[in-house]
Amino acid sequence: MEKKQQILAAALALFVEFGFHGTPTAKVAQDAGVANGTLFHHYKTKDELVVNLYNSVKEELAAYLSEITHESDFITPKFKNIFTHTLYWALQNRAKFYYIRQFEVSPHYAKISADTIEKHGAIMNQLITEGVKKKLLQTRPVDLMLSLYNSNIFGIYQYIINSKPEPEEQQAAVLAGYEMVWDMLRYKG
Amino acid sequence: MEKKQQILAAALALFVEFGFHGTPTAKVAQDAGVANGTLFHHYKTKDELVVNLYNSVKEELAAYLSEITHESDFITPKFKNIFTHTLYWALQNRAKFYYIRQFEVSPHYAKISADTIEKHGAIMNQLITEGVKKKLLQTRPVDLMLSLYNSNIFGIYQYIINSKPEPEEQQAAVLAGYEMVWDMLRYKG
Amino acid sequence: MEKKQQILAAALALFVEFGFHGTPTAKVAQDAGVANGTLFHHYKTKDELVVNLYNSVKEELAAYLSEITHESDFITPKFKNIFTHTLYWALQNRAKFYYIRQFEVSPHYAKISADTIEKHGAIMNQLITEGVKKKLLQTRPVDLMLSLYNSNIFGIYQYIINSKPEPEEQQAAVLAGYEMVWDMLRYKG
Amino acid sequence: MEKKQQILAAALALFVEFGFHGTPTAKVAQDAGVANGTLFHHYKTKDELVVNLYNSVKEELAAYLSEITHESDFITPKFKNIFTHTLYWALQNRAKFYYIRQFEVSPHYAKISADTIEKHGAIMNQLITEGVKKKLLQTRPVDLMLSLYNSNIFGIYQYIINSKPEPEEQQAAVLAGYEMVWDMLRYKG
DNA sequence: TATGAATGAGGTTTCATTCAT
DNA sequence: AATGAATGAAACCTCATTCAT
Repeated sequence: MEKKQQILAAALALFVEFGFHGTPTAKVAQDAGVANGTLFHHYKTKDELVVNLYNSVKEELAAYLSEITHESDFITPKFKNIFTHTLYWALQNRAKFYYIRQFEVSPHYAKISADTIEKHGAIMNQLITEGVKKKLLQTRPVDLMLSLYNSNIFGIYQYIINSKPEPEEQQAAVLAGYEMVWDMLRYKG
Repeated sequence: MEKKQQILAAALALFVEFGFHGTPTAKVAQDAGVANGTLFHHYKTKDELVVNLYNSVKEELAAYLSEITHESDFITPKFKNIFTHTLYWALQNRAKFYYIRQFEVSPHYAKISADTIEKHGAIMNQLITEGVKKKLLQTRPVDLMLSLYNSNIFGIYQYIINSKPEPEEQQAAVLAGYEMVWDMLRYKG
Repeated sequence: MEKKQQILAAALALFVEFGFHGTPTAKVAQDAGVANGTLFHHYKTKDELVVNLYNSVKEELAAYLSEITHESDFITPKFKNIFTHTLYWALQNRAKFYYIRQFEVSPHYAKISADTIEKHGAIMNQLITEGVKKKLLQTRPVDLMLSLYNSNIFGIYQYIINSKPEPEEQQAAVLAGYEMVWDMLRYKG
Repeated sequence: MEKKQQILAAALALFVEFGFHGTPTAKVAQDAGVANGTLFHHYKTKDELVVNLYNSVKEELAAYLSEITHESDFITPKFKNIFTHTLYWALQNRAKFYYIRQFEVSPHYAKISADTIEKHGAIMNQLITEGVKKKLLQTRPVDLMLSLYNSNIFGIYQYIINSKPEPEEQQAAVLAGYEMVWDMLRYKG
């Protein structure tokens, strides 16, 4: 079990730095401190490793978010809570967050089943659907809102990463971003 | 000159379908109708081809945008003009637009010089800077506004692509997206 | 271990016949009875193979010479012993001896460290140094004597090879050569 | 005519530094300041260039030697004259001298006709034959004497190059070398 | 005579994967 | 479960040579 974690950790670091194809499995094994064959003992193919890593990262993020939210919370604060904590998590797990992007733009993403994708987006999907119904969010297609939500998360993250401010500045930027996005999506009479 | 264009065209189609690494240079040459060596006669490296293709696509988009705008235009309509035409161009040049994303998320992007990146973003940078100064846009960091602008372009594009509507629906979606983004960035007393 | 030896043996035969560049690594692997990748598993580079082969041949000769000599031998017979046995070895290991020349004239030779070169020449260097000190050899720079020693080995070898005499003739030629060289280097009042 | 010389000069410098196979014809052309095709206009193949360069260098050396000797000279001073001037030439034309060695050890050498080889060695061959007959040189096979003569030239050259002394030291070393070699080959009662 | 774009065979090297231990 | 030598297909790239201008 230990070794699988080492492999995932090494793969994450290398994939983020050099890309999937820029990273030989031999290098992953070496950095993980295991033998070449061991990697293939745990993951039948390189693709399987790539996909497993994505799923494990996604699940980690999902677990974190479900930890800081509760079913019973009101929609408006819940939205803020999820939005800001997603960014906090991203800033503290940059490699993992970068890997998510990298993976989702790659042809590998096609191998993720529709079910899994839907499951990953379920929380926000539900939240937005409810928000629209209760007239807390604009009356627009849910998919459009969701897509904008996601791309704004990336946009703000990108901005913060590039301008590399201090931790306090980062927090301020997250809040500023939240305000803008909320203002964009909220219901206006 | 002819052959260079053929190579770029073949590379674009293949890279978008199979990814950089999923595309052998031999296949690019073959699809371009030139000999293998010809590709390397014009581009010393596969990497050089990948980067040149990116630059050529970016320049094409920039040329298109500068064609449909005029220095003298007012900021507000100019913003709308650029925003909507960027999306129209993206929808009519999907492979090229997809390639831009693919490239910018890849490690190759690190090879693009800061100068070049700034040049590519110059038009919008200038527009937003001016808009902020004239109190037509919110008083926020220009880089944040720019980052959000870009990510929203991608978000809306993604939404339209995924929900595959008819041309008219596409146009409506573009306008809806424009309204939301403008509402997000515009000055509010 | 086995396979590394097979690769070296195949490389020697081919390099001597066709030269380094006239010999594809694929041919080396094939003649060695191993897969192409196996060669690169043991030698990261073709260059590394070329250099390793040289070192291994040089060490073999050194081992042979140290086998037939003893520290305690007197200088004069020791000189004769080494001189003649070097030639005997060369005549019985023509490919290896030819390879040494081929390598030392090639640009590859520049990659051999000064330390290694000195180590290879250590036995004769010591012997000549001592011979000069004890007034058994001429009072000339040791490096000059060493250089002449080596080139005369090659000269006599070349003569024998070209005139292809019978074994007995070869032995006579070796002794004749020895006499001339010894006469050239020995102390003369 | 000019361009052929430029090509030969560039080829010499590059072949000496990188070897025949380490030097692309394209690089030769570039360094010579001519177009790629121009090289092949003057030399049908790369091999032809390699061989022509060898012949031109050999002829240059032969011309120089015949310039400083006369048919009528006595054998003993003529021998000294040729020996020392060969070394002087070598020291002042290092690249050319190095190229001769490089070429003669390579498989290319097999392409030089026996006639040409004999012609190149004719002067010394004749001199040694005559010297043996007149009991000025030892009664040994001419080929052996010739082979030793040549290898000693290389040996002394090598020594001088490696110990890099000042010009005066070089001259002294040449003379010391001459004395040793003459002492080796001369007739002794 | 000179050019340089074009060619394509062939070379070196990489790398995911297997398998005997 | 773990190893690492062995594999061989396939990738990238080189380069001598040709040819239309």
